[in-house]
Amino acid sequence: MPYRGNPVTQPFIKRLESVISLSEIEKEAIANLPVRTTEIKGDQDIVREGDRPTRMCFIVEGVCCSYKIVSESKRQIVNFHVPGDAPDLQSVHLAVLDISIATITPCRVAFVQHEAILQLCEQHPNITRAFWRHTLIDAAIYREWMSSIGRRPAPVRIAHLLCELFLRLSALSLNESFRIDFPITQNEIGDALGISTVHVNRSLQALRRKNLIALKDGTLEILDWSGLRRAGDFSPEYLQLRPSVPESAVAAQ
Amino acid sequence: MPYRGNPVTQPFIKRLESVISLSEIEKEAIANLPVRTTEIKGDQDIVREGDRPTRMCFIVEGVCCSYKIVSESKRQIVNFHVPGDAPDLQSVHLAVLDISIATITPCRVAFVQHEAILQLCEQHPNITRAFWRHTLIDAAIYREWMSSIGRRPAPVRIAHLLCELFLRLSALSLNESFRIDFPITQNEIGDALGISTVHVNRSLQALRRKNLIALKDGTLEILDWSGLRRAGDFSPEYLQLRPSVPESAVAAQ
DNA sequence: CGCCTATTTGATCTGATTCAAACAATGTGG
DNA sequence: CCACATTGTTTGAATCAGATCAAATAGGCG
Repeated sequence: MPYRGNPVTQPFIKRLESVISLSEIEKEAIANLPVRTTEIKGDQDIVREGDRPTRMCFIVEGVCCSYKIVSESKRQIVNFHVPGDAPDLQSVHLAVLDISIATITPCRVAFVQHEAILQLCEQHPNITRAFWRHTLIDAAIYREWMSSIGRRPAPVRIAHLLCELFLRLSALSLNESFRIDFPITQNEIGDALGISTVHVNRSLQALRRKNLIALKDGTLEILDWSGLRRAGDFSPEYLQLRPSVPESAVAAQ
Repeated sequence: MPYRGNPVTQPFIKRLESVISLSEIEKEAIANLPVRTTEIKGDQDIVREGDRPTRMCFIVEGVCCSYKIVSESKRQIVNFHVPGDAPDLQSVHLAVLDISIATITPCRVAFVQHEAILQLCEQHPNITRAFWRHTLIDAAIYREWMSSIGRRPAPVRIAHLLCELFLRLSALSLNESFRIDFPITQNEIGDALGISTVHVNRSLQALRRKNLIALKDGTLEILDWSGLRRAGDFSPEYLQLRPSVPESAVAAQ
């Protein structure tokens, strides 16, 4: 059975292919990883800060985030994760987790023992390279987030995040519309950007008033992509998207 | 000539050994890398955002930072670098640099062609693993910085950064004192933490008033390590320090 | 229908910015 | 070795972006 036949590993392979090109043999090796799939409800921790996991996971379906708890009450979301992402890839090489990972929507998650990943890497140096590059891209995203949180005013920050999430979420679907499912709450946006929920709400209203977006009932529509980009001081290079995502959206000035 | 004989690569090797253990053969291979060393004055860009370098660098002597320019005027420092660090390791796998790297003090910097690094990785899978792990640790540091910038009030942020920098800087020197050279200006602290210089100044005064630190004329003295840790909500795990740094400082409650 | 969660609104307060100017330290050339 | 320039630190005052508190409204769903 060819690797395409494994619907569990398929998003993960697609994601890695957006990082580096893979041979058929390499894809097959990934597809044959011994995985264990689970359904998880929304708003549930998958792993917790301080854990010493023996396996890593990747997301098959749904949206998650990773976060840290700061001063025992505030939460900082450090990343959102979509199908194909491996949010705790780091655990393969770092013994103790420094983040918790939680589902936002109900998710299907696949687990793989570290053992199996390490073997895979040993047998396929190009896959190691893919993982390393994946980590490098994550780091670039973190740098951009730091810049946003540290130096951009709240409304700009929000526009910037919406741009990023639009690209990352729409890369998954087949159609090229400017309307996507958007399951992230205003509270979560605030936790990701270091802004209070109230202020997120008011800033979103400003973006709506400028006719840049429509956001309602879990659906985000980009009414004016280039306007939103300008409002968010956004340029997508840091995401290192290879041409498999809506060209139009990435290229459009 | 044994690898110790190469004073240029020595800090880099020491740094990698803090990431993963290396065999004599591996260390020798690194020591034999074809490098090109340069002296660079303080406050000088080494590489710039947007560059497509064909070589990477590591720091032999001095302190640098990497930064991004946000909205064409504000600066976000995303990391500080000390001898042994490879601030643009990423360039080996990501074509376009998303950060600029600048010296803070005058520096001695060594350059290595990507070519040579890639060869090294091919021949020594364990070195690839070291680089990957290095990148993972950097990412963990970024996550901690994001949490700080996003969720901690300015005085806490500053105390936190001082703790981190103290550990990273004192890991280099031989003696285990609580007094270190500290060449970073208040303006740079502000750019790293997303705070105005004026506010950095006032927050530092608060830390002095509490008898936690003495900072003057480029020298930082930690007067009360556990107090500063508490003030900065700091725990060092995210730095993934292996026991080669002042045990006392890391362990001390 | 009633519960729960998410969004919205209003009012008030404050941490942090900005602007402007003084002061201190370091280094440079005459 | 001192005058001067430069860079970093400190102080004060005015202002503002964003937080906090509190309560109302609106959706979704068992």
